[in-house]
Order: sequence, then structure tokens, then C-alpha cells
Amino acid sequence: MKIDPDSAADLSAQIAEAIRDAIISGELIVDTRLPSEAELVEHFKVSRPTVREALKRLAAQSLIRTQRGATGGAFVNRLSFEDAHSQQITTSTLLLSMNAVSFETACEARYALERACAPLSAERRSADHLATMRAEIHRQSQPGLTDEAFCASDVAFHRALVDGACNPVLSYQLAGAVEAMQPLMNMITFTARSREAIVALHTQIADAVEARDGLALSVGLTLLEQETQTLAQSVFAARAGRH
Amino acid sequence: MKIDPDSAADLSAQIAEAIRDAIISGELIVDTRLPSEAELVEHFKVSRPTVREALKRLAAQSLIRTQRGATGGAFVNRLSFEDAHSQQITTSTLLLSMNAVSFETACEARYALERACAPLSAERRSADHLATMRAEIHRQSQPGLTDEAFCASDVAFHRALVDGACNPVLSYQLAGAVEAMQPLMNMITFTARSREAIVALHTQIADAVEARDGLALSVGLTLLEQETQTLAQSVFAARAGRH
DNA sequence: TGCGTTTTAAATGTCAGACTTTTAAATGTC
DNA sequence: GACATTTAAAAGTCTGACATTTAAAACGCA
Repeated sequence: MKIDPDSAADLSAQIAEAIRDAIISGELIVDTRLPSEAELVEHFKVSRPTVREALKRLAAQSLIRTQRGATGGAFVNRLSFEDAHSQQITTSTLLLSMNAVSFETACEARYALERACAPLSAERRSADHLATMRAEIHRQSQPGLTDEAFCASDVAFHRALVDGACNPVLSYQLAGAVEAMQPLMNMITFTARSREAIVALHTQIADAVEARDGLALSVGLTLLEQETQTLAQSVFAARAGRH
Repeated sequence: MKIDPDSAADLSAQIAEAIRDAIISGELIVDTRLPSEAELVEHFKVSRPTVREALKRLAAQSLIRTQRGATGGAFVNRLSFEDAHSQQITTSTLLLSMNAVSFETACEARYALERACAPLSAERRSADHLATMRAEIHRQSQPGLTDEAFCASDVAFHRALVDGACNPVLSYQLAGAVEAMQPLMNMITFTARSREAIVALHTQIADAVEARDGLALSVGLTLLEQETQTLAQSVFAARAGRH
């Protein structure tokens, strides 16, 4: 692990990169203890604050964890699906909100990805997955539910659908797409009538999952996508009309 | 933006979280200048190194960028698709390598996602996308190509296919799946015979793209998935047999 | 007045050293 | 042997200083 003191980049960024490369290349494996801050100061010939800034950069990406105390130090962290998941959601959410991605584009991507796990989910889903979906549909039918709660239930419904594919890599990837859409969905006001239509489609989707019919599931998702797009268009049009 | 000095968590982590929340909630918008380090020291009542550690955490996630000089400071960064893309690849790669995800699972997820953009790609791909795919197929047919170069070309081929869907959100999501698989693919030795089979399937896929036939494209991808799985199994079995 | 140069101030980047807190192991005591 | 005490190592935090970069202000000159 070497750094170039003449580079224009921050020393802490260079050090972080050097350590990150060592982790990615497998040179440093999970649960390995990194040298102590004092030793890194020695190795890179920089001051302790600089080393610490580098370590904080890595900690922010969940690449390392730190422990205090006698046997403490920085350890290479096993990146859990959960960590990756939440990073993914943060990144996707910011990407959508900062880049003027149209609702249409985001929605299209999201349903395309979700249809990707339709065949697997139809085949492998457990009774639990189906039960979760039914329970969320029931919740969505309750009158008096706030729009936020309705959207949260919607996310839970789709998560169950995706998890039904029993592929953690797929679940992690889809989480970003589905959950990052939630803030956009939250901007939509769901009238009683539109909720009814969505619940009907969710029921159709759950039926397809119950029947283990991947094709029907895919069709149901496509109909839901169309319904969502239509709904969003009318909401945005009404909003534009008022201004 | 407030922090709790009695919390067990690091002060720098708390400060970073407070600022991150402000960015995600839209309280701080793109290109806004954060208060200077000295002002943050005032605001949070901590020392400058602590503030700096917090800022480095945010910089590591591309949430802010810093500029030196008179009008410098930390600015809320527009998260570009490119940044998101590379973060996604790093995360996915580490996730696969650190969590003993089977080749089978990763491969299944990857092709499921790729099939997700088959209909869109068949419909919208430009002549450029198709040309790239043909060019990569040609490269893959060259004898004397190293396994690494063959895999790199494979990635480029699939990227062109995905980009053909003309949906940047989809491209960004798929990039993680496709490129994170590359290290796993690199572990496989591609014999002349297996390369031939892959090139044939790539040609079949390119033909489907050229004909704008989404269904044929989907079928081609499924065949390629099966070929890849079979190939991987035989390679791993041979390796296991030798030990 | 207008343009180029120099100065200056503000901001981040880096360093050195000290102190605090946490933690586990070593040591001592009953 | 079990429990309490001490100790040392490590990260966490703070203070203060200096270096470097950068843009704007001040200045000088034609």
C-alpha cells in the first residue's frame, strides 16, 4: 500500500483509496485488523488526523468498522446485504431527486426490474410471502389510511413479491428501485377511486402468485405500471393546471 | 441540524448523519455551500478535526465536494449517474466476494435483470448500440485473446445491450449486476470450444436486437444463462476434482 | 479610465502534541 | 479458583499552529 505525496489529491483520499484497493483485491480479508492509527501514521508518514480522515471515509462506506479499547482498532467489515441495501436506497433516492429523472423513466425502470423476478417469484414464493402480500392488500383497503401509510404498504407488498424469488442478490438490487421510488410516489395523492384500482391490481397480482403463474404475474405488473403512469400523469397535469 | 452529545455514537458520525439527512430531505439542495468548517465548529460545539472527519465521511459517499481557496468550502454535490454507477459496482462486487454468494445465485440475478430490459432494448436500441455489440462479438472471435480481455469484451457487449433500453436508471442498476459478476467470470477459463458457443449465442442475441424482436432476445439471454451456468459448473467440478 | 500586477484574506489541508474514554488483559487479593 | 484492581493499548476528542490554494480587493501604471 503506497501513496504519492506529490499527487494533487488529498492525502486522506489517497490513503483511503489504497486501503480500499487492498480490500477489494482481497489482500485484506474480512475481519482482518488494520494496523493501528499510530502504525498507519508510521507507514504513510502522515499525521494522525490525516489517517483518521482516511479511516472515516472507509467507515462511511461500511468497508471497515472501528472498536475502541485494548484490542480495538479498525477491522475489515463484512458488507452485509442489509448495509448494501441501505446504501443502495440512499444512492438511488438521491440520484432520482437530483437529476430530474422523470417519473416516467423511474417508473419504467422499476417495473421492468420487478417483472424480471416474476417467473422466479411465481415458482419459489413461500406461503409467508403470499400471506404478507394479502395482508398488505387488506391494509390498503382500509379507509382513513394516510397517503404515506398507503405508499409504505405498497412498498411492503412489492418487497414481499421480490423476496419471493428467494435470491438475495435480486432482492438487494430491487430494493433500490422499489424503495427509491417511494418519495416520488408520496408526492401523489391517492383518491379513493385510484386506491380501489390499485388494490384490484394488487389482488390480481397476488392471485397470479398464488397460482404460481409467472406469465399472469408479469401481465399484472404491466397493468399496474400502466395504471401508475396514468395516475401520475393526471396528478401532475392537475397540478400544472392550478399554477 | 442537531446532534446529541450524550449518544454513544461518534460525534463525527452524528454530524455526518445530520448533514446527510438535511441533504436527503431536500433541506440542502445541489450546489448549496455548507457552512465553513469554522462555522460548523461553532454550530455543533465540537473541534475542527471532528467536523472534518464528518465532512470526509460525506465526501466518501459523493454527497459533498470540497474546494480550497477564498470562495471554497464544502458544496452539496449533484450525484451523477457515473458516481452512482461506480459506487454500485464497488458495493455489488464486495457483496458477492464477501458473502459466499454462489455463482449460480449471482448469475441467476444478473440474467433475470438483463432480461428485464430485453423488450425495451429491442424496441429502442440505436444503430450505435447494435454496432457496438457486433464489434464486441468480432473481438471475442479473435484467437489469442486472454480470458480477461474476453470477459471485458463480454461486459462491453452486455452494457451495449442494456444501454439500448435508453433508460439511464435501468443502465445504472444493471451496471452493478453485470460488472460485479466480472471477477467471478474471470475465475473461469474459457476454452476455445466454450468461446465458440458463447459467440454463437451473442450472435443470436444481436440478431434478435437487430430484428427488434424482444421475445427472441429474451430467449437468447436465457440460453446464454444456461450455457454460462453449465460452463461454470464444469469448471468448478474439474477444479474440485483436482484437489 | 482600463488593464495587469500585487497583496490580502478566507478557506481547506496538514501537522504536532496532549488529554479522555473505553476495553481487555494482566495482576493481585481473598 | 473467583473476584476486584491495575495497567496498557487503542480510538475519540481537543487545542493551536502552520501551509497551501484561490479569488477578490487593492494598487500601480499607462
